[in-house]
Amino acid sequence: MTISSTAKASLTDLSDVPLTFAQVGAACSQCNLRELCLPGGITPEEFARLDQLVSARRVVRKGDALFRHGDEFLSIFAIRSGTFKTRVNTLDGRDQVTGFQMSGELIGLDGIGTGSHACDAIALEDSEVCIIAYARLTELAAEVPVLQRHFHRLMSREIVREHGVMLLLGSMRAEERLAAFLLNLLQRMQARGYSSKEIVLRMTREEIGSYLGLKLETVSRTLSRLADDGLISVRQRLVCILDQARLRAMIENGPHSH
Amino acid sequence: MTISSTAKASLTDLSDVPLTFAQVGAACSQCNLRELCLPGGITPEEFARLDQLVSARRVVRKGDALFRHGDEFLSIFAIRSGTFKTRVNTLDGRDQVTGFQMSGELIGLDGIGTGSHACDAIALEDSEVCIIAYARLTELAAEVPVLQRHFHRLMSREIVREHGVMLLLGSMRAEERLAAFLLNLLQRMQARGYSSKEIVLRMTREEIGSYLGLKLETVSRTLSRLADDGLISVRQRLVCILDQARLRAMIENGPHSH
DNA sequence: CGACATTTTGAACCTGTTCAAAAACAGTGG
DNA sequence: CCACTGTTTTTGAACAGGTTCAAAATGTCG
Repeated sequence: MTISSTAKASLTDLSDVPLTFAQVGAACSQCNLRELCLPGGITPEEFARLDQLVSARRVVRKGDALFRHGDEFLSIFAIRSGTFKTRVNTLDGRDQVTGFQMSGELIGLDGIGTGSHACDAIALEDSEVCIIAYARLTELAAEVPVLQRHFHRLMSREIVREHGVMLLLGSMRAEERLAAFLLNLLQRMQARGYSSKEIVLRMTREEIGSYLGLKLETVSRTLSRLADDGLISVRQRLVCILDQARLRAMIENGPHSH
Repeated sequence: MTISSTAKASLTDLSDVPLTFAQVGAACSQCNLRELCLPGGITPEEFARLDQLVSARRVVRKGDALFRHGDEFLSIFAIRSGTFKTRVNTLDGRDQVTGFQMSGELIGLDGIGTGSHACDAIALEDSEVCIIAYARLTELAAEVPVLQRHFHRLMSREIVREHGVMLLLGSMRAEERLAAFLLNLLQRMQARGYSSKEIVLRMTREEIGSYLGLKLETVSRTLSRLADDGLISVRQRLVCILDQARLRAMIENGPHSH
């Protein structure tokens, strides 16, 4: 369904063949997502070098994997358009969504540790990513200190983000988890210029549930309850944040106050 | 109680005054934990430069903080002896233990992202850490590629470790969480040469519970049940792994099979 | 030894799960 | 454009695992 028009326009058929940098023609310095991917306050000279970071692009169709658990790690990916989920899965049927990533965010950092990816990255809608060869990244980082710092910061933030998820999974009740989830999505949408209070969920209730440590029925029921209480409105994948303050209070006032 | 004799011996009173490298006298190249902290397969020349990494050491007494949420980030710490917990906490009383760290492991990576620490690191017993100034680390990493790679690997592994915790918190039952927790501790003890099946828990039931997303009573009850079933024996903080295979099966055979 | 913290255990309770069925929706092909 | 099939979502009712509150037992440290 909802097809990212950028992705659709840039190529029609050859989903799996990465486009080279030359073919694509556009550089990071032109990208309107650059303040999300690249360090701030860099000189024009540094800018020119950083343009060499992205070697190619790749389109990933809805439902397809950008990479899978066990795949050799060669590159990190910056999302140009679309949405992904990452998930870990075990031999037995267990799996856990570890995050949802949107444009301007990086995927693939998990692979550095062992040289092969530790999770799956699946496109939730037709998407396009910039391919950043890790070998190239390390070369450039050694020469451009600001890039090195920036990359460290990104990894560190991912660690801190996961701390937040652990807090959520370890200490919040279903209502609070959903509130935190929705507020987080809203904040990230707003950081991308979508200032409205509307969120279009790109993932199913089951995927939300996996991420939040809840069953899909609980997600559905809890959303309904939040809607009954006038905090949000829900019509299928479209969620409106009606009372942001009260949603926030819900997670800031702690486990009490039901 | 149980005092790490190394820590006790190396100084007696000046807990908070870091010892400089010169005072300490011992370098990474002499440290028996080096294969845990440093990259493998490095040349003697590289070795010499990496010895400059640790600028000083510091003793942290049981219960004291190595750093706290909000503290300025300047250094990463390598644990030389002892055990720490890291925890995030919110304005309301919520807190969540995000990990337990033992000798040879790094703490403080969370601070790189924002320049100030995002969690507390508390010593669970008298401990000693090596102080690695981040500024120095970045300098050296830019010059010594193998160090840069190694550092990236460490951060990436931390991300992957947290994925595992998310899986645990999001999809496992109490018994499985405890089994996974104990097996993880055992494996890390064994990697440090403690080949016995005995584990001395350095943390309280409440801290275990916080880490595993359970109440302390549930931790206690679940340990008792595992003991009744003959999988482990529990005497206070001393846990013996009696049937490692069955413990492992418990988490590998998935949510079925109660 | 005595004060305090930690751990164990019990019983009632509650939140979220499970199983089940209906409703809403999306994509396909006539 | 509409009927048809399969997927996603909602809602209900019974159930279960973990929590809560409480008290006793065990350990720890000065």
